[in-house]
Amino acid sequence: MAPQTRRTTSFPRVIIDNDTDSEHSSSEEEEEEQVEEEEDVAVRNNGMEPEQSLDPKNKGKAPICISLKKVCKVCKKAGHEAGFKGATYIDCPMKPCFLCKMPGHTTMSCPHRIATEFGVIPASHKCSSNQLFYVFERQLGHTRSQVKPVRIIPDQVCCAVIRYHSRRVTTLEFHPTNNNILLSGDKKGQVGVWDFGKVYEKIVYGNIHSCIVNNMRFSPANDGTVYAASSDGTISCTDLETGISLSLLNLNPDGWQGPNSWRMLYGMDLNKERNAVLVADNFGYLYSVDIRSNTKTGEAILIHKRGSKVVGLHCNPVQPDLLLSCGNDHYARIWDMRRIEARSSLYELAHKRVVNSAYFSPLSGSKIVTTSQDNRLRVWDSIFGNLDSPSREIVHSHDFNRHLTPFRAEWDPKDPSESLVVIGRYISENYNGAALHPIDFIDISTGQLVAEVIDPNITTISPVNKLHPREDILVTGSSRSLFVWRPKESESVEPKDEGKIVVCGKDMKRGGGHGDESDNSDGDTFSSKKKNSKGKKSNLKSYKSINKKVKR
DNA sequence: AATGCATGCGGCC
DNA sequence: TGGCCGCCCTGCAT
Repeated sequence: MAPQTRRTTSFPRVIIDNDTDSEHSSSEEEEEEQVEEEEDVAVRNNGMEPEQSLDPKNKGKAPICISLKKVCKVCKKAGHEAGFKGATYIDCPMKPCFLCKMPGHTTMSCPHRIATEFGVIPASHKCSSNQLFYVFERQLGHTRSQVKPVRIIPDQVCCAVIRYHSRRVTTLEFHPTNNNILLSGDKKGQVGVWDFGKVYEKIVYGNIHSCIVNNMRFSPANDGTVYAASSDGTISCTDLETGISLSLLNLNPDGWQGPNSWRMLYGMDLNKERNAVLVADNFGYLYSVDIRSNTKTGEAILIHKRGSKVVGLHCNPVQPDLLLSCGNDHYARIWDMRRIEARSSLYELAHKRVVNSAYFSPLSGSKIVTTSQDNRLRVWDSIFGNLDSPSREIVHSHDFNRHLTPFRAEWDPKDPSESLVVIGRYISENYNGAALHPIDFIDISTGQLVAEVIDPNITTISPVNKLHPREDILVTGSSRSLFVWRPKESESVEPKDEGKIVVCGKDMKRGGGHGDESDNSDGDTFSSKKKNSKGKKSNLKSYKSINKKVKR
């Protein structure tokens, strides 16, 4: 097509702004070659002839000028570039630091990245000595150890289910008594039950929820029963053996009436003493359901800003009537369930942005760690101390884009000193040429990064992580796959199943129970002990190397 | 390989 | 207050 033809069309005039070392334009042929060669061609407006902008079909837009400058993808300005150079991401210097959000530097030179104690901001004042504190210390202080144990970090993938779910994993939960059973929920509403000790033993229930499973908890009375809260607005109660499920609460009995009325359930926890399931919705309300009668108790209570999502609920492990909530209104709040009503919170813990999670410490229940979208973990060393400001803020990359499950820092339930948390990292790091997203173990008493765990085969971001309540095991939900990590020397996998990777087919709707090695019904299965069949090519690349890695 | 899409949240008007 | 626009490291399907 001749250039003249293009200029007579109604499209904005296209001008090639050749910004090579020489200021002069080259011939049109050369320009076209350069257009093909250039990777980054920016389109920007510049002031042009008035008759162009008067053209009604241009709708007042100035003609488009195609610049051949190397242009920043982030701020669209010339002179620098942002984006991946190999496996290293170069920040745009015009934007605040992607890690700590402060202007004046980039992630690479961020003081929080360089600091030995990875990004700790000390509290402006520390005052943790009121009367309650001393009473607490005398009564409960012994439940946590002041001596930090030797950290055993599960840092080797020992088995995995690739593409187990049909959508990304959103929540994980360990079985309360059976050490090898892992529950997983996904964005589509499916609930998976996986015996990772036997690797092939897996079931996916697809009819419990119709969209995101946000939280799951085992029944304290019966460990074959699990409760789940979902964005479909229901709490389910499922028998894991049969998959038979009943709905304890349905906030959308009239079905879909548009996005303004559709209620979704996010935060959920159990209050054992009250035999209650507590859930909170996307409009700021808390609900309580009695699990003996399966009926709602009382009215919904507004616990966060009206219309804002409550994403997390946690009952204190020592005093279950103490409830911790967090939400999109930038607050975490502590409540007393014995006298809870709107605006009656005991404390409000302010954050700069959305709070993804807030948890009491697992043993003494006296510490709090929160994860906020401002890329900071906040630590309160004692709920009996001064809660006006956190004891520590730890800068850590976990602000997510809209398509990821929110990151949550989770305690190590086995750590007697209550100082170790695990959380996935959003920002990628260059590991010998591969851009990987590690899973971080952080000592919240110092802010120190204790370990960063990676596997070259996990190239996706891993926002969902959980540490085993009794064993040195980490499980990770990364995209649609699940990974089990153990410490390097651990031999606790059944020998015949060691290092097995199960790959589920993408068309899997419901897991077949006992996938032995010849069972291909819901996807190919592979292990390090047998040769790979010539299965699906796209999967092959990733699990081949996993197999190589786990073969020891 | 390139493209499109799903759809949360902050900021701006 | 509400609607609309835009988004820096997605993941997956086509």
